[in-house]
Amino acid sequence: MTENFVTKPKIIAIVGPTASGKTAYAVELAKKLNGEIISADSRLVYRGFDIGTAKPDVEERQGIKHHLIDVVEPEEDYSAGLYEKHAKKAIEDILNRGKVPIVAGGTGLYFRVLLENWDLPEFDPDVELRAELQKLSNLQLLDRLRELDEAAALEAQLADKKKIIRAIEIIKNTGLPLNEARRLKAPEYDVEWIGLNLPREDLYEKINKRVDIMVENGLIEETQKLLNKHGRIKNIIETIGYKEITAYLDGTLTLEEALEKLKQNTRNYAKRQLTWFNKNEEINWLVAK
RNA sequence: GCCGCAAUAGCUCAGUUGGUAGAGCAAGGGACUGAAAAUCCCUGUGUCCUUGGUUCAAUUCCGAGUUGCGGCA
Repeated sequence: MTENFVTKPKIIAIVGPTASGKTAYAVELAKKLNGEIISADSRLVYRGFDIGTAKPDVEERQGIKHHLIDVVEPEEDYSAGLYEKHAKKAIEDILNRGKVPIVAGGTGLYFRVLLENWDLPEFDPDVELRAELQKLSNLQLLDRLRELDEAAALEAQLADKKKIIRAIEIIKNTGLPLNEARRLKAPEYDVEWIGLNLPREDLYEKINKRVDIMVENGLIEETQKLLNKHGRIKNIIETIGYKEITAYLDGTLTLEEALEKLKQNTRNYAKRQLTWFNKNEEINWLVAK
């Protein structure tokens, strides 16, 4: 017997747009299969982001262990790379205890990296370089990228500052042009994919209602509390929910305008999430209740 | 009741000196390899309110009607 014959660990993945019912579904499945849940959500990792992110509370978790929720403070920058490491460790622990890992969430990039085949370049985010490049104009950045990686510069969108900076960061840290740095790897797990979705109109209605409920549950107070505690940091003002409520608290928007904007941003986000999941042909789509 | 003004894309509006029209927002589609709830790209046929008239040709000019908004009674 060699390791070549060892079968890959079985894992269940539950994906879908925000408000499609993933949380409840995952908990039910975990109860049935003796499983534990690993969140795949770039916002649930932050402590204090509760109401605005629809983070499952104790009652909703129903005694099922949830991993990768509340792992860092909002000041800390989390990332896909950290997620991959943390999630793999959690999966290993769960398997060692003889339980079933259930990865559930809505962050497409995290699924690609953890359970599909994207192989991230291996170096820590170069925050200093990013900050330095941030000061340059898009045109200057594109010129700089052209010198380092002509192919990437040709493909880049002038307006997409973030991606241009990232391409420069990659070639400076790895010496590789973008098309070589983007590697694929063999998936490490045997994944059963389950997709939750609703007809677009129903999904949007559910999103709108959920926003109203968040406000009833204290979204505005939570936002104020986060701002008081951490200030106007990126992770707060770039998160749907806190972003719009901050504008209301500043007086830039009326409450009505802020809520309308919040609903709309959430709807747009749900659409973007679907773009990730639609590309994965292994997903078995179920109709949510 | 009379007098003005308006009526064009889901919304707010621009425009056509007469040759059937275009912006923003919304909406739809897509991209994404350690910031991803981020960031970015693509997509505009709609009885130009209705109806007569003038004209080769009317959404555009003229008349009437309808609705809305002002003003005067």
